[in-house]
Amino acid sequence: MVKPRANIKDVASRAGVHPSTVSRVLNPATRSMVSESLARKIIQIADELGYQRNPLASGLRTQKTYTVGIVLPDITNPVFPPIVRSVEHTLGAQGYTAILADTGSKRRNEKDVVDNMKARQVDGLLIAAARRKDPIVDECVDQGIPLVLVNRTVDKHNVAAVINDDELGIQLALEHLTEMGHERIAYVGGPQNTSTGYTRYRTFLKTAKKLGLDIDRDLVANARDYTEPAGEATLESILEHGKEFTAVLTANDLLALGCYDAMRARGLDCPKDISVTGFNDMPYVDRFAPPLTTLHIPLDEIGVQAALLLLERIAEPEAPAKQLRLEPRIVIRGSTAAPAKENASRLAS
Amino acid sequence: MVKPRANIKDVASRAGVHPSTVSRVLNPATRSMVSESLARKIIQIADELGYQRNPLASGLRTQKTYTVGIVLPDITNPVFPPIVRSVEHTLGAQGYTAILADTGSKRRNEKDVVDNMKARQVDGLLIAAARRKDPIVDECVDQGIPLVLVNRTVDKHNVAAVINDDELGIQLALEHLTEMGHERIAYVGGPQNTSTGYTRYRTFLKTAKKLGLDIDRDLVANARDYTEPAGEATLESILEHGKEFTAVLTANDLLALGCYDAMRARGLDCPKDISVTGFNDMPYVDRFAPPLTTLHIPLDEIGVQAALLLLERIAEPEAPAKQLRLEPRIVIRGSTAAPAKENASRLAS
DNA sequence: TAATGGTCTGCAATCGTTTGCAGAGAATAC
DNA sequence: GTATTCTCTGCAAACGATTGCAGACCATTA
Repeated sequence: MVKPRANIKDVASRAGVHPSTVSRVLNPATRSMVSESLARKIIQIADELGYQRNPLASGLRTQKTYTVGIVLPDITNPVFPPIVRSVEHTLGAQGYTAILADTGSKRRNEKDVVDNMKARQVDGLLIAAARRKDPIVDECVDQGIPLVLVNRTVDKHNVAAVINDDELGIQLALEHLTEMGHERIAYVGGPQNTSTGYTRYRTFLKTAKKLGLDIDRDLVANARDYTEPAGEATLESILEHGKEFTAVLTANDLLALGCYDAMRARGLDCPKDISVTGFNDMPYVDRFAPPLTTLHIPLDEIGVQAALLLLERIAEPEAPAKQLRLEPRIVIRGSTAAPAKENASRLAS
Repeated sequence: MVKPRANIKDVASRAGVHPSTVSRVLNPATRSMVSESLARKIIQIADELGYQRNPLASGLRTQKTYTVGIVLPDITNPVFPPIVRSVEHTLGAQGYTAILADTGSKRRNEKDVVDNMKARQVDGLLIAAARRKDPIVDECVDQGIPLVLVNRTVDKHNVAAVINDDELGIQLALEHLTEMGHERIAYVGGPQNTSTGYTRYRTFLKTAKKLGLDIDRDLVANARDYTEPAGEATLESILEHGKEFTAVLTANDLLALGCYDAMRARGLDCPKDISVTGFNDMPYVDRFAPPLTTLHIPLDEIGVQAALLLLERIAEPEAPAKQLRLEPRIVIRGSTAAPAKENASRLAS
């Protein structure tokens, strides 16, 4: 019932030394201060007693908790679990423990959550829920809290981040569609207050112009969230204009799934009537009906890199902020095909 | 750069009182000890200074950290994110913070992870990675650490848990298949060292007998893990026997997906050649090709209940351990159909 | 022999809260 | 007017570690 966890005093008295000596032995940095033989004896006694340092006490004294916070907008978005896993593993290997918070994309929660983590004296923060202008991020930067952004970044360039090359991704997707012969291409984008939503949108317009496509503004819309219902509603609103198009490029796999739904509701077939592309290649999209053509990004790798970058920043908080940009590659699956000759008729229903 | 977070002494000196008075005011339980007017003044000053209690110091003194540990076997298994989310939310509403650990189903890691959490003085533990005989769970129970098992339980009945009614689930699935006319039904089960794997397997055999099916042992096998590759390998091993069957009942959605893969590799069609059922109704299985017939379990609800149960146990660690058993319901989709007349020929390839 | 230096360990303060105990002062009872 | 009770606040000792400083001890050197 009671748990008399051994503390440093127990070890010390058992070894006939002062607690401070035990502390020095158990601390790699000060280990060399005490004689080899005594150190060995103390270590032996320590694990006989099953002694484990009390992180609370230690953290209180040293201001270092070996804890990092992970802030996610929505853990049920399948992109995040692989990232979280690899972050947790690589951090864990260095003795860090992860505190997790899912904000549900609510500003209010984000503030509370980050404040709570700061109060708990996390050594660093990993934020996957950043907005382009993000006062919470700014505050962390001001306070000098080691910080790494994942997936999304902020407009300012003063903060470390691991993101993907959104411009390249959109270019690849658009080129794929045009190479298949598509000319009238719709776009379902993400929220413009996120860096991904914004960059992908700008890049779509820019690349379309460069490829000589004429973009009908009625075929372009941005969803409120990166969710399936938002994707569905957005494509629906595009369809309502009754304009022809043979493909829709989306900024995110979940939005693409929402497009599937909107099309199904209208009896449209993918890819026969409309081709669809996604972004992220989140787990299982290769099994969908139809399997989704999308941009693959290395989720595990993102997690590992983000964790390593955070460790770097914890070690050297004043170093200039690095940004890592990983290259997506296109994965062509069943949701894209060459446009049918006469599909326009079905659309104008 | 520096962050001079206000501490209790700052508040006290600003208010002209002793820190202990401030502590009493900020602590709901002792709040009534100090006069109303002084209390109000102190509170006012506290939030002027943006004072937040230091959880490390407080936890050190009180042995209460308002932290709980969540131990998962594999966060990339889509059943878990919804559970984690609802756990995190309902715990968060009570002021608790979640520490997350993904063990990758490795015994070694589990021990380390739980030890680490104990060292961090978590107020409670939520374990989704339990095995039927689980020394780690036993140890926690012995030490009186508030504990709730999720999804899987242990053979002993002395520990709180939120699980589903596995027997009911398997019965529903098997009845569904027999009602459609299937008679030769294979079974791809889960690891027998988990309560789910074991119970589902026993129930399959028992129910099959009750329904008067004759079970060919060559059509029954248990996978090593709850993963797609394990499911694929297991169904493959069954197919190798060359025996006829028209349906395969699996113990888990991921195993079912593995079965899809094994079938695809042999050119078999689901459901035309073989019907498949899953278990869990994890997110997105309704979008697969074909959409998976499976047993729906209320993932969000599981998370909420588990969190509430854990809070109960934290409040009253000595109370008898409750087990909550939620009822699954069958969701019939495209992966099951009546058996074809002559599919036997294709199997015997 | 005394002085110097180096190596090792102990002392005590500290991190920020909480809480049992005691005492000051006011209010009530006699 | 004194005794008794209450209400409120302060004191100081924890909780379990870390670390600057000092001193003990031994060896080396002049």
